[in-house]
Amino acid sequence: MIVFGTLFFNYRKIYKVGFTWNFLMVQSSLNNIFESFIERKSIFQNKDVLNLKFSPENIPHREKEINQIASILGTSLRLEKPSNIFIYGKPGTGKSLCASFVLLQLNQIAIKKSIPLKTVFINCKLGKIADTEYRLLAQLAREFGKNVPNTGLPTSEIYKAFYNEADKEKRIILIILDEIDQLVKKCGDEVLYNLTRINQELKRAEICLVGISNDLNFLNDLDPRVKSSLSEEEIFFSPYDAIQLKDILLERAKLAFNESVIGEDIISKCAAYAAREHGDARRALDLLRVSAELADRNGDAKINEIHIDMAEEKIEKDKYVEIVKTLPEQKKILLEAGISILSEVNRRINTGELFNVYKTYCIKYGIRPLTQRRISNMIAELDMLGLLNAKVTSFGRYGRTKEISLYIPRESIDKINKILTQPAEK
DNA sequence: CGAGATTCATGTGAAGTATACCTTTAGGCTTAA
DNA sequence: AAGCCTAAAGGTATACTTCACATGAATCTCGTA
Repeated sequence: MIVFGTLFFNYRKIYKVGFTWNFLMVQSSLNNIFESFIERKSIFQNKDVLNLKFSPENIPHREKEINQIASILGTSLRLEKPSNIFIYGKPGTGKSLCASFVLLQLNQIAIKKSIPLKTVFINCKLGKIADTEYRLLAQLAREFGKNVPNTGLPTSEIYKAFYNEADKEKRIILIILDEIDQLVKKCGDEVLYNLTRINQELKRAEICLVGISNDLNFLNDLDPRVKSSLSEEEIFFSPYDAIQLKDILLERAKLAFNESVIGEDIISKCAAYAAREHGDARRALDLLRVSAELADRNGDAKINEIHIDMAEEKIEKDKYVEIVKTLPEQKKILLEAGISILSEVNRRINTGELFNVYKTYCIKYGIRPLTQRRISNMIAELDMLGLLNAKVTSFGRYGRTKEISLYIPRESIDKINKILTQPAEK
């Protein structure tokens, strides 16, 4: 208790000093910047519309899919358990958006007519709250208002907690598991098996599962029992083409910008850029948002082609920066080591080399290095994140190793290095 | 010359360990009768 | 004596380590033509 108190006191002192210093330094120049912002009319009407989290009222070119989902889940309004659904398709094809859209509508009707319906949307993405069996169940239990600890309890206990909360009253429960493939890749399909089976044990409530996956082959690796029960219905989302993307962007642009800020030709170009890859609407929206931000910051009244080109470049650079920022410390050091030798020697390196360099970096920062075994796994994880490219290759007589090369483009390296060295020095 | 054995350097799975955190429980302290 | 607080005990998940065996093609070995 006493130790904690003093620590806290010190922290406050440091914080206070730092704050006043910064404030004095920055104050005068800030005033000018702020004033220019007030004078100039913003090109945005409602910037949130371009945010990925925003859910529009209109979802163009997905009417068919939405109707499909809705007609399957609709039975829940008659208190009949809907079929489980498995939704799959490439990233940025609107899977999550459509699912949560239908969920929202269902919820509204359910509330209006006081139908006992509970909906839960959980993202199982790695590094998020629900990427293990325990964490998924804990999150579910929390959704039902039961406060459970992050660790310490047996998984069966959490399972029971969720089960009890869910079964409290007669109702239909819709659980949407986004990026379900990542969860299964990390800890197997046992969770899903349990969840699909839980219905037989529930007395009052009934659970319906909706799995969303980016991985098209995900179902094949599943336990056949889970596979058949999870995919009672399957819905495939095909990528958008350039024309569809344009419609989506037009829809959003109408809401996001003030009038005559952006021309239709510019939007077409945005759509064309994004369609070039694989019809990723997320990317198209990002492109539009970033170019608008650039234009706004530049003081330009209109968005033009140059902004889009700049945005394209910036996104390409920042894509990696964002990922790197959220990396745990050990992985940052590993990545820093990787970047340093890979930019020094112009060839692919192997696990042993990288591990040695990594160790020297650990010593430099005074951090205990992890074992090679763990590093091997981490390299694979960085590969999954698209930061490194690690391919297992055999050199016959000369052993077998991962051939590692950098996935990050040269231009982003500087930016990433800044992030990498910063926290490690503390 | 070619089939099969060998080899290397690491991949990979499983079991074990350390850490952080949770609940339960027992003992001590406080409070009120 | 009842109620509350605290610390220890007993238990778990997670991240990591240790151990042991698996991999896979270049190279070596040796029998055969």
